[in-house]
Amino acid sequence: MNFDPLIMKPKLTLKQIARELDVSVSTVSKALRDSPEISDETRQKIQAFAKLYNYKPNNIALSLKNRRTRTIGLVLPEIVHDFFATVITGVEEVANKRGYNVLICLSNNSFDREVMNLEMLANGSTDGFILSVAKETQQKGDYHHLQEVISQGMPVVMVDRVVNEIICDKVIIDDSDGARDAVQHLIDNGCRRIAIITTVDYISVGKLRTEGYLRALRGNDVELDEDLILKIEDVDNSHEAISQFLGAREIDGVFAVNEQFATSAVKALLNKGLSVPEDVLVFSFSDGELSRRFIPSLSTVNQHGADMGAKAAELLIDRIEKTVTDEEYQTAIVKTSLVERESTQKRKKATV
Amino acid sequence: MNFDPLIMKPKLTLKQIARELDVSVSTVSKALRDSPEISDETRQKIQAFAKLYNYKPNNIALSLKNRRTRTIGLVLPEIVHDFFATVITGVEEVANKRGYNVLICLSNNSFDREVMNLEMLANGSTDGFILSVAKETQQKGDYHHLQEVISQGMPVVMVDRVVNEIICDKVIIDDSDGARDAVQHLIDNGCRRIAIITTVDYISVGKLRTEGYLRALRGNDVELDEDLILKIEDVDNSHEAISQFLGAREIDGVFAVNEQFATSAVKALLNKGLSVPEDVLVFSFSDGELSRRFIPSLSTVNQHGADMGAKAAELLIDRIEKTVTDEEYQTAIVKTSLVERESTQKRKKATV
DNA sequence: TTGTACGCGTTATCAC
DNA sequence: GTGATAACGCGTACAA
Repeated sequence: MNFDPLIMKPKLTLKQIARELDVSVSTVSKALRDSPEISDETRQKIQAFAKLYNYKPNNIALSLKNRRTRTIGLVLPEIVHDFFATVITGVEEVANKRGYNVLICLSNNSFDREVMNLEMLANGSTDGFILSVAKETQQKGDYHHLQEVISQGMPVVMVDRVVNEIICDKVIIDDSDGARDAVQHLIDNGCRRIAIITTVDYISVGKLRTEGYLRALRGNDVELDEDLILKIEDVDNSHEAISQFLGAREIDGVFAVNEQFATSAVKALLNKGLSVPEDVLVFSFSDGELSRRFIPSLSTVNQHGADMGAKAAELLIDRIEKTVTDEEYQTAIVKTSLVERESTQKRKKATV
Repeated sequence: MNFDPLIMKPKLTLKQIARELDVSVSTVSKALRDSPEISDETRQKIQAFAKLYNYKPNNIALSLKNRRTRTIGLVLPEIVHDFFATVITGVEEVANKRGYNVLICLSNNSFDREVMNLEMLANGSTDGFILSVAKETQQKGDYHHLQEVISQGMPVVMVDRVVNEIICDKVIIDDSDGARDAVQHLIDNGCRRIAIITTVDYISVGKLRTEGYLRALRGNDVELDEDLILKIEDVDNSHEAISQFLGAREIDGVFAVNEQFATSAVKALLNKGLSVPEDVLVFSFSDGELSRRFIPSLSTVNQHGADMGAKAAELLIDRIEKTVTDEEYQTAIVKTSLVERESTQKRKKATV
């Protein structure tokens, strides 16, 4: 046992300070908040004591009293994708700037986990939350848990993987336009037989990116060959599927809807004896470390994840603090931008 | 305005249920907790009502009453590294399994942010936290904020980037051994002039990995050439430094302490006209998506981030729940393992 | 200038 | 079997 305050000083409460200095709790409270009601002498005595023992008000008590936690929730399907990691960064930055904590929950793309996450967050732990819907949830199409918390008056902002049926603030990117621009870029650089490696259609963003691909082909009178469309169901074992797919087809361009698919594609093309970008141009989606550092570095559609996260946090906190005068729900669209790198810059073939 | 409960049902409290059913608050509380004191009739009536309107107890009130939040904090220096992302996954999984939420704060490697984060987490929001120290904090060597919260009785577990001066539970990997094994592997495969690309020494893990490199050289009577050691200060602009360094030296092996350095090294070697692994073998540290998908895929020392996070969460929650009978603080060492990939598998040179 | 009383939502204890 | 009361820590309206 050691009572030396430098060694062991348990958390202080107002009550303890009051007892120690022989005043009432409310006097301490007022003194610490610089109330003019309290005499200079008392105030200074109390403040000095509080500082010495490093008094900090208890957040939980404040939350209960004020009926607000100054905490926002963030529910993500996964995190080992650079994209979601950057979303966290954006959310966290804005939240902290505006005095909020961020409570992160991972659904691991599981519907049940997502339901549990929402229940937790809605039980008073947070003032509202940001959600990117789990894959399984999009597949099931069951959104009652979302409807539930929203009907309880909890502000919700959906980001990236959104659900049209649910009415709330949303932050998305122009997936379709971004994809169209990328494919347009391939066409402009001479590609005519462009394969797309995408996800199954129930993933909202995969579907939209496929649409963009189709639009680009149509807009340039490039013939659509259904055989050049690969829709991946199982992302974890996608490499083999991509390898077979590309091995059996004559193409001069690839558009992949994420970095994983793009790198698999490059590898498959190399194995086939082709060069990127000399023989085949490759465009990726979702700008992360992988695209930047890959050899050849990958041209990508930048999703600006941090911007999306930041925007989502702004929308949410505005909603929480009711500074949104207009009651209408917003759908903010963050513009993508193309980042051109080596994988689409044709070098002179002869000199290689 | 719409009072249809299916459209809008604000959160219920015990008090509201009590008023609605004309009983007392304590009766409601007991009925919902299946207390035998309450008659079947009353109990069923109350439970039915609570279920219909989806009553859930308020977490904040429970936290205040029980003096425990069932929330743990996680303070990380950055997140766009696969390693820390996997740590989050591990922490989150264990925490959820044991009924805890995870509050994530990013220090962005800033000392000030870290201090703020700790203050927030220590003000009642969490029952304890896991911390990986910010770069700037290690540089300053100022740990009073950590000492502070620990002396308040808040359980703390440090992970990966730990501080020896602070006494608490820790989870680290055998950085030095992992590095030694990697370099040993290079030596076993014929390398004699092995460069190391590492961080400045105030980063604890960088220093340890450098030690492992030195031990491997000594253990094999490979001459140490100080000129083959590159210590990076500014990670963001490391590529240029690495390029110059490798460009000017004759080497047959590279050991890099992270994926970023390793990929920069490969690129620099290619630019120099060398092949990996034909001319130079490259071993990396920290097994992430980048290493797996890079071409050539990179041999790495796997840090098992998810395991480290899981272990840290176990230690922390044990400490919180006082199931640790032994009062001694533990330092758990998660073993690294070598993952051998293309970057160190010498193919027959002639056939290339 | 200081202290008392109340309420945030919950549960435990005790009285009826 | 049910209800009133106190307590968790805080802030504030109001009373002294």
